[in-house]
Order: sequence, then C-alpha cells, then structure tokens
Amino acid sequence: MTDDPRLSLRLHFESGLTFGRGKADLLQGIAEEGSISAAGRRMGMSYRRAWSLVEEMNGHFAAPLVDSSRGGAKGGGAALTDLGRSVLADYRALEELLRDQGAGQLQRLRAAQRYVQG
Amino acid sequence: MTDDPRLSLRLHFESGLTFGRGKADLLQGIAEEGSISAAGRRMGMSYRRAWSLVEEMNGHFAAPLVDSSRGGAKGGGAALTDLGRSVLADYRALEELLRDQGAGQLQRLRAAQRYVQG
DNA sequence: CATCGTTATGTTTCCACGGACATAACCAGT
DNA sequence: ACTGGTTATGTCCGTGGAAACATAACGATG
Repeated sequence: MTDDPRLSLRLHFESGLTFGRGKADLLQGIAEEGSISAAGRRMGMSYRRAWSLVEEMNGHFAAPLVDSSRGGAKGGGAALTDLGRSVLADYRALEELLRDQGAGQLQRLRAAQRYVQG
Repeated sequence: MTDDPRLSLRLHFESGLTFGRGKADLLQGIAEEGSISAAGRRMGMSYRRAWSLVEEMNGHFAAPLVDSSRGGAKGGGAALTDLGRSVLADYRALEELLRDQGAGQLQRLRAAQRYVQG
C-alpha cells in the first residue's frame, strides 16, 4: 500500500485492462486479509465493487490472480495465486521506480501546479 | 509522441489534475503544429475537446502551458510556454524511465494477459 | 471591408460507470 | 438442522464526462 496519495500511476494495456492503485491495493488487501469482502471494507469499497474488480482482473489474465472459495466455518475466503503475487509485485516495483528515479520530474510537476481550496 | 500503444501511464495529482498520454500528445501536437485545432485534428479529436483539455491544463498550473492568439492571416495559433515544454519533457522522461528501467516488469505483465479478438 | 482559419464558448444529448440495494448459493462448525 | 460470514450475481438509478452540434469573436491580409 503506497502511502503517498500524490503519486499514482495507471497502466493501460492493449488487452483493454487498466491497472492502477485501486486494483493493486485491492490485491494487496486480499493477500493480507484473506478475503475479498474484508479487503473491500478496508478500502471503504462495497463488496459488489471489489468482486467486480477481481472478476475483471481474473478475466484479463491467462490465469486467475485471485483464488476464492465459499462456505465453511469462516464463510469462505480468497487468496492471491502465484500470478497474482507476481502481478502485484511488478506493479509495486514500477511504482517504486517512478517514485525513486522519477523524483526530480515529479517534484517539478507538482511544484508547478496550483493547489486551491485543497 | 510515444509510438508504443501498450505502455501508457497516467499520473494523478493532489491538485485534481490527471495527466496522461492524451494531454501529453496534445501538448506535443500543439508544439509541432502551432495550433490547437491542428493538433486536435491530428489526434482525431474535436476542437472542442482539445480546447477543453488545454483549458483544464492551464487552469491547474500556476502559469499557462499553452499560449494562444486569435485572428490574423492564419486565423490565429497556439504554442507551448516554457512551462508547457517543461511539463511535457518531464512527462516524457517519466514515460521513458518506465519503458527502459521497467521493461522487465512490463514485459512480464503484458505476457501474462489474455489477448482475445484483438 | 470581405475573407478565412482559428480561438473561444454555450447547449444538449448520450452513455458508461459507480453506488446502492437485493438475493441466492455455499459449507465447516456447532 | 441451523448459523454465520463469505462468495457470487442481478437490477436499478443517478451522475459525471465525453461527444455532437452551434455560434460568436478575432484580426492580418488582400
């Protein structure tokens, strides 16, 4: 979970998938909470929305990123697949790359902007 | 103008501005064509839309990125200010950073996706 | 002073997207 | 059996943003 609310990159792929902070944080939440609904709650997101995003992601990859099961003592749960962890890690790496190596440019871009009533 | 349609990053700033390939290409088009409408045409974008984007960008920065004039023999025209050129250059640099330094991650992310009927 | 391509702006329509709400299915424990 | 928390899915509606269309202002040039 990136704490800096200023920097946020969204990647557009030719498959039609757009992947940004929202989906990345959701994946990370699922990994940490073991549940789609818990991850959604943590982000102030409805379960409907969280599940939709998971479905979208799973559909855009050759294999699911999230593996889920229902029923049981705890009602069910979800976890990241190897591919899911890989995708999340790659996105985080790109984020970090941008934050670190691109600090100069980002700093200049931010400084040039107006920040009214914010 | 980045030719690779696969990579495209969009930055979200706390000022509320979102800046991605569209605005960057538009700026570059204005720089090269000397006109908002010509830049818009080149991108298959209506003048209305192009101008709206310019207005949005100008409004989000402390100083305009695009300097325009109307009337005259050629009807008018537009050009990038120093700040405009600086912003464009910074965005391009970040794009390049991602493309070069992040090639591994991007490659992996792309390869893992499904590309149906595309 | 008419022309012409451009900047500048208003208005309306359309539609995808998200949010809200509802419901069913599932199943290890007890 | 019943419970409870979760996954899974359907439907409706409001809203923001983009597209489409329309029009005015501008001014060097001829």
